[in-house]
Amino acid sequence: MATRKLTGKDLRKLGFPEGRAIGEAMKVLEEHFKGKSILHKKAALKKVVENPGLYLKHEALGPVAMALIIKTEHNETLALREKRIPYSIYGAEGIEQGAINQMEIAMKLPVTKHGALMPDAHQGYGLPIGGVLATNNAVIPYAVGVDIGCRMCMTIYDIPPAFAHQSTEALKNMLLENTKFGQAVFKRPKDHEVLDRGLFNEINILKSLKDRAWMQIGSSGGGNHFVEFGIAEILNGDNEFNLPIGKYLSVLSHSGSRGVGANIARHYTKLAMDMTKLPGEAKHLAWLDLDTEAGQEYWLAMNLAGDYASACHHQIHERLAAALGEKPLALIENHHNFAWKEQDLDGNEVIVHRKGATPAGEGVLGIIPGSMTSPGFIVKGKGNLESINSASHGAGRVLSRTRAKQTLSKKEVKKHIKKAGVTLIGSGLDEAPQVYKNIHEVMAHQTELVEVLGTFTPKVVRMCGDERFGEVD
DNA sequence: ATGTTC
Repeated sequence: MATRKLTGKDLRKLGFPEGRAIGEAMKVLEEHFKGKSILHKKAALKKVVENPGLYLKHEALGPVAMALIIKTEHNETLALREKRIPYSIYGAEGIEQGAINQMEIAMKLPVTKHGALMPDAHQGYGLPIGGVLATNNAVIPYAVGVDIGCRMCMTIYDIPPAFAHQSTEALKNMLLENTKFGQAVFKRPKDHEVLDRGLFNEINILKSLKDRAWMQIGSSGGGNHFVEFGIAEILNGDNEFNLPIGKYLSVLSHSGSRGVGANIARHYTKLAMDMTKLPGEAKHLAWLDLDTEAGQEYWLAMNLAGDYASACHHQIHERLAAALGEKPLALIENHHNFAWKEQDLDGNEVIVHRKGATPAGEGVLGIIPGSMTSPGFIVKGKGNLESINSASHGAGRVLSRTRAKQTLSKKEVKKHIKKAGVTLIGSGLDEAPQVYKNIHEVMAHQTELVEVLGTFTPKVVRMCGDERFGEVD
């Protein structure tokens, strides 16, 4: 008997519209139609999609019928503002037109109050990466980003920089033994308080993600995620950690909320696009009103994903600190894909979305990475409201992943990395240092936004390699 | 970003 799973594509063929009904149908198939033939499943779903009204009270298919009906009643398209609200751009000459176009659309949303574009900005989905958007009582899942709570974390150790040069092999092994990328996960994941949160049992989408959260905790993802040893140089002795000016062996990590955040983002983006119909060019900027149940749920789930991302970083650093046999002198951490409740110039509460942007409120510490062959920066925010208390989250891409694979040569990239004195595990051409803007130029565009307290120079870097194809150990 | 199409 054919028992293959029905796909979203199959459901669309049956006449399912884009949106929540497809997800509901998938759930119902899992729960009530297990083992039934594909023909049987299709026939049942076809009847519902043709006449949802008859199935509203149906024990199994009721939720599907409900989603189909809500869908057809919420089709009113909201208009954008005629004129966009003005916003600030930092380093406009280095920002691609596509990112500026996206920001201009975001500034026309009826819920938008303020915006700013950071110097590392480039085109994304909905809001550009490097876009900051303050709204009135509305949260936009795609202005938070797919990797909710993605962040940087650095720990600084009382170990002289010479150790990195003398013990490169040892550091490489520490990364191999204590970090997991892509599909790979730890055999025995470490427990963490965040896994015990009641919320995992209170929101449907989170119930289905609890096992994944447990399995993936302490791991890093793919793409631009990394864990690296390097040298932090503290340039200012007047710092929060009482660290004397000097150089220290340090660990820097970049990663997010893994499958948990990705699935939360996907679920609520769809819900938002269902509930808030916007003209085509703005459709990905659909928001959830914070006074609705869906908005409240997303807010809670987003915060949980943020805490989960933080927990992953902390475990990464705990493992490496143990491998080094040291306790960190300092830990610096900041999100760059998230939304916060903050106050604007007029003292009103706004929802500030930072999609690939570093919080830079007055005195707020953060890390802005460069590339694996150029320094990152430890920064302190200046609280500039023109930028909505934000700064760039890195150098930003100049080459798309596709362009990078087309134009760069493996040999050339390897040579460049070797010449910089960097040891690399994993990575691909799409993450070569050459795909990033010059970080020094990017920093020069944001001197009004952040003060530089120190630098970080990568020495031994690990990124996702072949693990994305399924190696698990 | 992502068991990269629910």
